[in-house]
Amino acid sequence: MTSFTEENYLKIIYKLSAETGSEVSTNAVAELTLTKAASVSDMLRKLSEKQLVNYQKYQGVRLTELGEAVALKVIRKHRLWEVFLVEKLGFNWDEVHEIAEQLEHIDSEELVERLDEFLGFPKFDPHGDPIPDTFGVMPELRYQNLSEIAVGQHVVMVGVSEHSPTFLQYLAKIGLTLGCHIVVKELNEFDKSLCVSLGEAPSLFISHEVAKNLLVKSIKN
Amino acid sequence: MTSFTEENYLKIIYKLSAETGSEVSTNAVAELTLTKAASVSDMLRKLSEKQLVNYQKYQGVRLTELGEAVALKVIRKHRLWEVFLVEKLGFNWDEVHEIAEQLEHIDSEELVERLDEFLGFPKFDPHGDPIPDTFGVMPELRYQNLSEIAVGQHVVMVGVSEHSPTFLQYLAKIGLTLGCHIVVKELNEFDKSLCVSLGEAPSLFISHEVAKNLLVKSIKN
DNA sequence: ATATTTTTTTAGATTAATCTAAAATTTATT
DNA sequence: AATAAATTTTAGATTAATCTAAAAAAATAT
Repeated sequence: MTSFTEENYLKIIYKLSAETGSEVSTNAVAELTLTKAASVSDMLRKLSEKQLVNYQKYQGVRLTELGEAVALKVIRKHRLWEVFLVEKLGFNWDEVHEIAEQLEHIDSEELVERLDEFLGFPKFDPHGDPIPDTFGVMPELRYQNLSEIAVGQHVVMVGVSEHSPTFLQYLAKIGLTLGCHIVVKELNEFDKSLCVSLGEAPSLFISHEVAKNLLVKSIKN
Repeated sequence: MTSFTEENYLKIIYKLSAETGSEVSTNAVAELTLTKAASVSDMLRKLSEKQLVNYQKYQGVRLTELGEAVALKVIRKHRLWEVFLVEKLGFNWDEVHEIAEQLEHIDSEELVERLDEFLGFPKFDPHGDPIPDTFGVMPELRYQNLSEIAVGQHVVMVGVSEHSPTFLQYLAKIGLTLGCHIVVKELNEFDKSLCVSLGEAPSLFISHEVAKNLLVKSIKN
C-alpha cells in the first residue's frame, strides 16, 4: 500500500508539521529525507494523488487525516521497537535509532499489538517521546517545571506556563528558546535560583520565579 | 551491500542447492522468487559480477563461499526471529513465516547477536529447522526414529537408517516418501506396531521393525 | 542424427525513486 | 513597484528490478 519510501516522507512531514503547526516546505522535507528538492516535488505530487497529503504547487504540504494515520502508525512502531531494543535487548538509548528506522517499516498489525503487550503497553520511548496508541492517540505528556529538575540533569525546553510578553521577551533576551537544551549546573539553597548551561554558551543564572514557569522534558542519559 | 532482493535470491539458491546438491536451474529459482526466468537471468548475471554466485550461461548457478555466507546469515536471522515471534510474542508456528520474511532483512550484526542471547541461543526454530551460528555453522540435527514418536505427534520423514533396496521398495509401495508428513494415530501395545495417517490417504499400518528404520523430524503444533 | 520441445538468454520497455540543469514562481530588497 | 534572490517545479536522465516477446541453446524424441 504505502512503500518504505513513502512512509519515510509521511513521517518527516508529520514531524515538521508538528513543530511549526503550518504547511511544510519542500526544502525542509528535502533536508530531512537527504534528497534534493526536485525529488521531493515528485514525491509530493505522488502522495497527493494517493490522498495522503494536501499539496498545492509552491504552497507547501500538509498531511491528510489518512496520511497522518499512516505517519502515526510508523511512529508508533518506531518507538515500540526502541523500547524493545533498550528494555529487552539491553541496547543504550543512543544506539537504537538506526535499527528502529528499519524495524518501523515491518508490516503486520498483529505483530505491533503483540509487541506492545509484550512490552507492557509503554507510554514513552527511551528518549521520553510519547508512543501513540493503536488509534494514533498520543498519551498525555508529563512535562516538568525547570524548578523541579535536579542538579546534573539534562532537559529540553518544551514550553512555558506564563505567557505574558514581558516574560517571553525576557526569555528571548537571555537566550532561552523553545527546544533549547538545558543542563542544571548548580542550585543555590538560599533563594532556589539555578545556574544552568545552554550548549556552548556561557552559564546562565535563572531565578526560582522564572524556573517555575519553564516547562521542560528530561532527556535520559 | 546486498539488497533485500539479492538476499532473497541467495536464500532461495541456497535452499534449492541444499536439496539437490548440484547446480540450480534458472526456472527453479524463478518459481520460488515468483518472477519470470528472464528476470532471474538478469539477476544471476548481477550476482555473478558481485562474486556471490558462480554462474555459467545455460549451466545453472551455485553459491560462492561469500554468497553462502550471506545466505546463511539471512537464514539465521529468519529462524531467530521465528523463535522470538513464537516464544516471546505467542504466535503460532504457522503464522510467523511471512513476518520473518520481512525481519530477516533487518541489517544489524549487533541486533542479531543480542536477539540470539535474549532467546537463550536456540538451536532450532519452531518448525524444527536448525539455526546456523554466527559463523554459519548448522547445529547437529537431532532426528528421531518413528518408533520413538508418541501417539498424536506430527512428524516429517527425513531419511532412513536401513538402505536395502527391498526396504526402500517396500516404502515406495506403501507410499512413504522423503518429506511426507506422518501423524501417529495408534500404538499397538503387544507388537509395538503403529497406525499412522499420511495426509489425505487412508491410514497405514507400520511394524515396529519398519518404524525403527524411519528417521523423522517432529513438527511442533 | 535430425527435428521438435523445453529451457534459457537477450532485446527492448516499464515503474519507482532518484538526480542535474533549466524554467517558473514566490519572497525579499531596494 | 521593479528587480534581485531564493525557492520550487519541470524536463530529461539514470539505476534497480521487473516484464513480454523473440532468439539462442540444450534436452528430448522420433
